[in-house]
Amino acid sequence: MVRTARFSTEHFIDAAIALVAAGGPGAATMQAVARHVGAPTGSIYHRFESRSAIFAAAWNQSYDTLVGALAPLLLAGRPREAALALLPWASEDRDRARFLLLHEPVSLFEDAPPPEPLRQEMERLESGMDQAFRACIARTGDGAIREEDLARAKFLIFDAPIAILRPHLLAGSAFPPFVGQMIAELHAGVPIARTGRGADDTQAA
Amino acid sequence: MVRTARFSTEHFIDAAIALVAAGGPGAATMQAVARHVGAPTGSIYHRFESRSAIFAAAWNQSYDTLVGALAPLLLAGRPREAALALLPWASEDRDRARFLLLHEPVSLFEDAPPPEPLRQEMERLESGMDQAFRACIARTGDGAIREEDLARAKFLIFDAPIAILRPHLLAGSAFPPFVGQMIAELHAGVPIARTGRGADDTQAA
DNA sequence: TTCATTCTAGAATATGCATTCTAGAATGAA
DNA sequence: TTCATTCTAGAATGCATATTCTAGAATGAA
Repeated sequence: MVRTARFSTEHFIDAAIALVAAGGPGAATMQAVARHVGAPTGSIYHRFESRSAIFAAAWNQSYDTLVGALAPLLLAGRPREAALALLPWASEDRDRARFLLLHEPVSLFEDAPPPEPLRQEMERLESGMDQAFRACIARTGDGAIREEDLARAKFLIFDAPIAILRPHLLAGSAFPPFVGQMIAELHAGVPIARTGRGADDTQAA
Repeated sequence: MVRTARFSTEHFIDAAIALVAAGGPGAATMQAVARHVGAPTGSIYHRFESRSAIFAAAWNQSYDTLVGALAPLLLAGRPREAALALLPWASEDRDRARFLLLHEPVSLFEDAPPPEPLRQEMERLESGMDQAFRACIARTGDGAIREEDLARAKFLIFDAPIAILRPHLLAGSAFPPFVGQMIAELHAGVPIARTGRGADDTQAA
């Protein structure tokens, strides 16, 4: 090759994740990212075509680890274990968890949309997670998938556990033992699929 | 008084809420707020000393309606009804719900902190909500309040129902009937207080 | 060696936007 | 009427920051 690079894409991505985790998307300016890495601002543009591109790459890398932690358990038909797997995943890298779970993607990309290949990768990852959820409830249910059942599963396995973790992510404090208990209790008390057990008690119209 | 004003604080607050609801905090620039109202940008500064001040005023106004909807039920020891009250509250004004529930306050105030009186009002409102939660679990429990019990209550009554509503707020679609059922089922399956009695919570007795 | 390539380094540019400023108009009180 | 006050109206200012540009250095191939 030619001249050896001092700053890699990984360096910039890690810096962006750390800065967003610490101070929100607005804190991750190009100058801040460069300063965090010790590089001149211009060097970032040898790796990423825009600020959106860094965020998209960071998001993809982070979300990919999340899919890696949850999807196998979902595909194996183990929703409770998938929900509980969020805990070690979030403990493993707090910056990554804060980056991914504490900010709506819209606030990362409101200036400009990410470049096309990265956007497609985002869609691919989200679609993969969606497929895993569908596979999971197809196992426990009767095969047909209603939107309601998918929404239930996503809530019980993903959104609710995250809501349990969020206060501690926001505070930057360690997860107390009861967060795992709450997730377990949630899954003990509320069935993933309404069909299959005698749990239908709530009715409106 | 003197010259009659054409543009009121309410106009600017409503515009800010609508713009944040539609495009996130970054979309609510001072020029955008002014344009939305039909006022010159300078006129905003006769009502608010800064952009943070508009956001803080909008947040306080919105959160106040939320406290008004939930606190009485919490103080009356009706956690399940409080959780269900989020549904009509969010349906009543979608922009307000999106403004308040879809964005971390940190992203509203990352440029500058809100002016002191507004910041104090924010604290007062949040503290009021906190007190209502404490009062609620003090009723159902044995009087002593552990942090764990408070976290459970906030999750079951507030964060979990919001997590159920969020996908539909994000999509801008109407709430399907099953969201209310999911909230009810959650409260039927998971008790607010681990100590105390069996699962039955509200004044059904 | 020479050269194209791919970097570092950091200055320069351009743009968007919060905030301030200037000018003048409406209003009620004295 | 005159005047202080509180607005409208919108231009001007200044700053932060994303992006581009200039200059030069390292590297491997020819």
